[in-house]
Amino acid sequence: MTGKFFAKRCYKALLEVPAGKVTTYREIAHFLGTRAYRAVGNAMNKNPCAPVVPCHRVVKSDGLVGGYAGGVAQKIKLLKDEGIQVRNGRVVDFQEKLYTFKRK
DNA sequence: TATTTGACCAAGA
DNA sequence: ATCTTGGCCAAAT
Repeated sequence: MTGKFFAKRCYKALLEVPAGKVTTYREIAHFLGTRAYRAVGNAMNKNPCAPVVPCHRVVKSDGLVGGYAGGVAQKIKLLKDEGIQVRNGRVVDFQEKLYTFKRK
């Protein structure tokens, strides 16, 4: 119970990502002011957010889709539904689809 | 409390 | 370009 504030911040940031765009674990961590890229993915894996937060819009910094608790195929399918193509486990036009956070 | 794990990243060979 | 190595942080065991 204690803790998890970190994960909560992740979800909050994730909600800022518009549909049709993707972000990276690294961007989220950087936005939070930390380097816990792994902890971010770890929190998602436990998946306390399920369909509440669009976890499927998070990919690796290299544009690789990465993983997904519900199965990578599912993740790709959701992305495709938002207009994002994935080829061989990699996001097409990754740099263009990438969304970077900015502080308000 | 200590150790291991992981939906990661960057640099080196 | 690929493969290996080390580091990084929070959560789980």
